[in-house]
Amino acid sequence: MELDRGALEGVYAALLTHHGPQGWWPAESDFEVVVGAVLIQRTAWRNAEQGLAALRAAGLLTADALAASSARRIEALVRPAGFYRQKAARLSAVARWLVARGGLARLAELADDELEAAWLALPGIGPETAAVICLYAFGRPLFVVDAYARRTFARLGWIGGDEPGPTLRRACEQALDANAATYNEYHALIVAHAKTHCRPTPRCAGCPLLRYCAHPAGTASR
DNA sequence: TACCAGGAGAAAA
DNA sequence: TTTTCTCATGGT
Repeated sequence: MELDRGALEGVYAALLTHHGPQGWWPAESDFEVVVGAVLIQRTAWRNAEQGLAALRAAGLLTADALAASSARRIEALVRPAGFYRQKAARLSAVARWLVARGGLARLAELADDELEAAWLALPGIGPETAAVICLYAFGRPLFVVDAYARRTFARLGWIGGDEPGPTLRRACEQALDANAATYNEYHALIVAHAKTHCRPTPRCAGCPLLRYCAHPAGTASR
């Protein structure tokens, strides 16, 4: 599949004008980005944030502290984020792996592909989570394709919506320059936009992306 | 009560 | 290879 460079750049500009810079990722450290990327899996940010706040209050937002903590304790703290047993196990595994690997700084020595592959090899770290970590914690140019991006592009009529994530990501990265700062802002803007516009209604009145919509008169499906 | 919200992995078809 | 199911909470 192929995406139009001009349209992608136009949507980016329109979103930036409309919503302003988002300053993502909302975290106080790179390790917190990693933890947040796991906690956000299949839940709303509000719930993930509660888990993050609990871990912070418990002093567990460092790899060393989290690796040394018991699974039970982590489970109790991240419970508001849902799937708490899975997420606690994943966070524990990630923390222990990071300690063994010498921390985030040592991982930063890896090339983009190696870094992504390293994260993907971990249990519970799939394509989206790995992309978020590589982009927001390491500043690597990986375009994040998540449910919001898929929905946004589908509503614009650019894609069907059921394309495999890697296919959609490749299309975005082929159409855009490999620029981590742009990818960072683009994903954040898509999330901001999806939360304020283009809800599942017949028409997206006032939507800044109307001119890029392939549907007649801005009518959007889904 | 039912559905939805920024996934991933295992099992089944 | 693709589809289905499971994991769980909180808000609407």
